[in-house]
Amino acid sequence: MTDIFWNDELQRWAMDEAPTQSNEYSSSPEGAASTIASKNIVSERNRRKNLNDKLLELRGAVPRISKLDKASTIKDAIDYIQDLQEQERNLQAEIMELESESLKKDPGFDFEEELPILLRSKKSRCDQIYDHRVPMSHPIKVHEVSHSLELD
Amino acid sequence: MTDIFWNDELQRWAMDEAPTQSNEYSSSPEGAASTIASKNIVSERNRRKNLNDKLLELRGAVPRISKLDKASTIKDAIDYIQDLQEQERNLQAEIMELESESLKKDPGFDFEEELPILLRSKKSRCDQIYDHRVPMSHPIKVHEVSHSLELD
DNA sequence: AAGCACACGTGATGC
DNA sequence: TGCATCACGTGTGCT
Repeated sequence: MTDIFWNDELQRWAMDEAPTQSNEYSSSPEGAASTIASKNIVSERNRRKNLNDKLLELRGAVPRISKLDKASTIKDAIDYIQDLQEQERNLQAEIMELESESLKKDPGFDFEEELPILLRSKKSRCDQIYDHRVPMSHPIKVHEVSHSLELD
Repeated sequence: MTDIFWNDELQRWAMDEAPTQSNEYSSSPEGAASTIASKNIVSERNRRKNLNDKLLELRGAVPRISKLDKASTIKDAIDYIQDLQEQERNLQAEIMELESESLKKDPGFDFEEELPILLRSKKSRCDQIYDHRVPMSHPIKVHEVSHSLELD
């Protein structure tokens, strides 16, 4: 029962792995149809594989994982991003505070020359690439979006 | 041509929306089969919808978007997370620097009392929830993972 | 046993 | 035109 299925599957695998190249559009119209169908199948497989790998990568970038399914992976990533953004705001506020504090005690203090060049330049570079001082009220919860993108 | 397809689709919609409830397992075995099939279909739809919404939310949390397809969405999220992590490391290093600088000039300075309580406590809370001082060498590229999770 | 999460092939659509 | 992306229904496995 499952044998024919298995044979079919293995045949597809072999066909996919080795393009054989003998006869594209093997002279019969049905052959053409099945050929384009096969191409579609392979493309889809690659697309799915790529998506899965990306998701695994994303999971690798997020330290705290709740569950192992796709939805949770994305959810955890969202929460993590939000926490990182909040953390960054806090750290920046803290830096402002420290700088002003230091300035109060020692007016005319130049911070740009104080810190190691590497740190400063790196930070500046990031800020230029994109300015992620996120807007205070962050529109994370998107209830209705322009329905241009829908996912599988 | 597409008319029959549309009729079929609308029929399914109606069937899904209104369970009709008249006869579960409508006495015929084929009816039972089609019923469980329908349940499967609806579950799948909900699952897909949920996943798409999550992905849109993720896109909403990421400021810089390259393209509008699923793979790019995830990719952008990964890059963004890594940038945020690097940024956080830099900011923290900067704070350390500033604190030690301030300490040099004024030994016995208590930072815990200096900053507004709100900022300090918030930051501490985040650090408790999870300690994301990421390990210096970060294992983003996962080549071989326990193959328990694969995505659609 | 019943529900959930998944991978797959397929047809449609857009560039 | 072909190629890429998508949503869908279906079968399978795990719990």
